[in-house]
Amino acid sequence: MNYWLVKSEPDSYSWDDLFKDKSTVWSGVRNYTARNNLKLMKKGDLVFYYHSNDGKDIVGIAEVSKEAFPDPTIKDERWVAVELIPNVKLKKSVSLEDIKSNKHLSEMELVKLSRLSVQKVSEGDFKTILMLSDTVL
DNA sequence: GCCAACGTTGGC
DNA sequence: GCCAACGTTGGC
Repeated sequence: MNYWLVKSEPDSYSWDDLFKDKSTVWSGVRNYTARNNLKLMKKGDLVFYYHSNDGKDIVGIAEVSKEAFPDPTIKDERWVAVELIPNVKLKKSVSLEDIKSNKHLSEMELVKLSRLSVQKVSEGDFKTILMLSDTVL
């Protein structure tokens, strides 16, 4: 089982939208590093859902329901998409500030590679954030 | 709204 | 293959 983090601007597609839709195709990624992460996602992997710009916090956990397939929004085989479904909304959202001020999380890509939109999360970091969110899976 | 960080593009 | 120019992301 691997853990990930995806970013979305809540103005364009928020956690609540995902929850309402029951599933969504995570398409439109046009960055090779992010694309490579998408390709590594396995069904059942858990994915932190981060709101960039507005909120700047992790609000929920999604789950990979379909592994990488050609991105339906572009006619170019280089790009892929996955399908995500909502798993659980965090009891308490975990803000970027919380993460930055937690010494255990200082190595997170969210802090170090702030522009990467699909990131890998280590198991330790996943558990730490889960704890900060008061959420039990 | 600004700007730093970074990725991509294209001329040479 | 280098690098300048440009575009985008996202925190502040």
